[in-house]
Amino acid sequence: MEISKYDALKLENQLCFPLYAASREVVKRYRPYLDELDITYTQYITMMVMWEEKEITVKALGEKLFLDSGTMTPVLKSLEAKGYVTRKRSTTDERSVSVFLTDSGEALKEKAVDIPAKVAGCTNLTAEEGLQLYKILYKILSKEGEE
Amino acid sequence: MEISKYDALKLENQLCFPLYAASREVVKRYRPYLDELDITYTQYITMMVMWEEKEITVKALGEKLFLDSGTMTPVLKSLEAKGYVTRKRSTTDERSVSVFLTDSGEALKEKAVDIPAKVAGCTNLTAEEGLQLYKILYKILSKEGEE
DNA sequence: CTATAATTAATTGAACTCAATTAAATTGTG
DNA sequence: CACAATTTAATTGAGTTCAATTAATTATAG
Repeated sequence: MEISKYDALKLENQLCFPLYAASREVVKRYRPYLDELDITYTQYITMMVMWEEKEITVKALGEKLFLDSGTMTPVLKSLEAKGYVTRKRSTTDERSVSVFLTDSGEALKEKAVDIPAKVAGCTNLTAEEGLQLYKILYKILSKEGEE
Repeated sequence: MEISKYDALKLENQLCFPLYAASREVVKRYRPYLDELDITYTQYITMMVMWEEKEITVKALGEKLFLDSGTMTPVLKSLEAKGYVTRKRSTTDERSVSVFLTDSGEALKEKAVDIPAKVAGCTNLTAEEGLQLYKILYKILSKEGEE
């Protein structure tokens, strides 16, 4: 086995690449179930926040999802067109826009409730591996956010 | 702490979401360095394969990167426009297209060689965490591929 | 050998992602 | 107060991602 200064450029020595590839593969797993609800993965995680918060600003939503307004605005417009949320500019601070869960959006929760079990935690991992992964990913996210 | 049948729909209970978010955050880390080379992350990992293989079919390249021709074709056209690869339809099997590394593409390797160190393994993880993550991600990828 | 099936890239269209910019509103400071 | 700096969403444009389709070629079955 020869050693080269280029070893660090080999695909098999990357940590970012399998992260990127696994993310896409796992998101793909959701598609058949999300298709039944006629929403995308990004819309799904947005609805997850809405199911918990009922009302939230675009900024706070974006911070939770690590997405900026360039992504959130079209996603929220799409969810609004489907009737699951409404958007209203705040009266106290007219720079900010609040998003509200509608009754229809609340009802969608019932249709989504089985999705996590169906996707089976996304993976073929053991409980321990799942927990390890969870902790490591949030460690990465905490670091990334802090700069 | 109350328990609800909707707990599985909470963002904090997802494994897929932090995977998706961490992937995007880490890819973002590469941008300042890749900007200097005027390539994107997808083009970068494509070049990683090219630096190793020198010549490879579009199909094999897509399998290594978990990307289909719908993604690979425009990426390869872009890399060809920059002069780093050429594409030629195979004479033995005219369905397949081979991609070749150019001298200019080989030279780009020299400019990229410091990127992995600069991104510092992508993260703030310990060596052990990095190894754990690596193994778990490839376990996910092996599972996804086999169906 | 011929018809059918499978393979390979490319194309198309919808949606996402992000950097950069813009516009409006608010906050901070002199 | 006035005005500069900051904050918040929205917009724009380039690039990615993927499902579905198409066209050309090759493999296979009868």
